[in-house]
Formats: sequence, C-alpha cells, structure tokens
Amino acid sequence: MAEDVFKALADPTRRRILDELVERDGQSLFEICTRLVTKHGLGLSRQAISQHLAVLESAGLVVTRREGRYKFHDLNTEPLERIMTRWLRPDRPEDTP
Amino acid sequence: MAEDVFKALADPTRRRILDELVERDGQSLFEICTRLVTKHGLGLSRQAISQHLAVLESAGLVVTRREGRYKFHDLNTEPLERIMTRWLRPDRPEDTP
DNA sequence: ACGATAGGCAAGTGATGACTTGCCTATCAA
DNA sequence: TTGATAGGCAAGTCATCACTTGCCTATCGT
Repeated sequence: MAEDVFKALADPTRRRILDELVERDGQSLFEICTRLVTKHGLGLSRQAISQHLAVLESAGLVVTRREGRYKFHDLNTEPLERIMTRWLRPDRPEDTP
Repeated sequence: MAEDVFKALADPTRRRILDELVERDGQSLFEICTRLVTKHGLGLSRQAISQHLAVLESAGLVVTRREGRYKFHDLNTEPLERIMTRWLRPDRPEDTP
C-alpha cells in the first residue's frame, strides 16, 4: 500500500538504509549495522535496525532471502516508481512521454 | 530540506491536500476544508487543515500568496522532483536530512 | 461604525512511533 | 557438544505528531 511506503520513507535512518542498499545490495543485518555506524556514525542497536528493516520490508521497499543463518536484504525500487508520479502534473514538456 | 519533504508526505491527510491542489490550484483554506469534507468525508477542523498546510508550506510543497483577507495555496512540485531520483539512480546517492 | 468572514496563535490531549533491554531460537565451526 | 554467530520476540520508555478548544487579529461589506 502507498501508505506504508510513505511512512517507511519518513524516517531518516530508514532512508540511510536504502542509501546503503543502493550502494551495495544484498547485505545482512549485521553488515548494515556496522556500515551505518562506521560510515555515518549512527549509534543504533541491532534491534533498532532490525525493526527499520521490517518496516521497509512490509512496505515492499526491501525484499529478503534467507540462506542458513543469514538473511540478505535487497532493495526494490518498484514501489517508489509507482508513487512518485502522483502529483507530477502532465504539463511539463521534458517529462511527458 | 529533504527531511521536511518526506515528513510532510508521511500523513495521508496532507497527501489528500496535495491531490486537491493538483486538481485545482490556488485554493484558500476554507475552500480546501469544504472540499476535503464533501469529497472525501474527512471530518477535520479548520485548524487541523491549517496546520497541515503549514507543514506543506515549510516543506516547500505549497507556496502561498496573500490577497486581502484571503490566502491562496499553490502546489510546488519542485521538491518532489528533487527527492524522487534518490534511490532510482544507483550511481549517485544524494545527501541528506 | 458594525458584524461577518478569513485566518492565526497557543496550550492541552491522545495516539503513534523510535528505540532500548532482556531473553529466546537457529545455524555453523571447533 | 560447546560456544560463538545471526537473528527474532515482547514489553517498556520517551518523544513526536495530529487534532482539538479557546481566544485573538485583520479584512471586507453594509
């Protein structure tokens, strides 16, 4: 649902996670944790990140695959593409196909 | 700031307001109130809508112009176009909140 | 001048959301 | 098996947010 996508995007930490997945797809929870801490200095617990990933997943922005004890997270931009054109009026010459 | 834009879009009522302004630009506060009530059955006070409009305005999604005792609200899609491509182009992650 | 219209300001309330802590299960390596 | 790794579940705290209520200012028409 569109509601879930907008709410998922409302949090800066979740947007950081999406940035991280754009840069490197298929990361595990712990990978994302360490990269958020080392690269952006975010002091968040593992559970916090886990909950953020759950929100992103239920919004369809992240899809997961399990392999053994690892759970890999992949970005899915399809919900974004559906949503962003909602208020873009068709009177813009460069954007209208 | 991108943060304000995402937070502004997080609320369903504010998204309704943007829908309303796409359909008919330059409405006053009372016009928006009555249209939200009659067309979508939203039972909200005038102040609630006013606060939502303030959020949208500080996010840059709505620009206002005063004429006498009227204040007209116009849609501005420029902030949307800036944040849209953040995760759609893997080469260039953008800066943030 | 008056009353009616259009809008703003500020404090208070109730709900949602972000984050933590503690404990639990499952998988792998030695 | 033991211990370490990867992750999940649930309750609790604290802040933010949406919305209301009440009162205030400014502008217009008569």
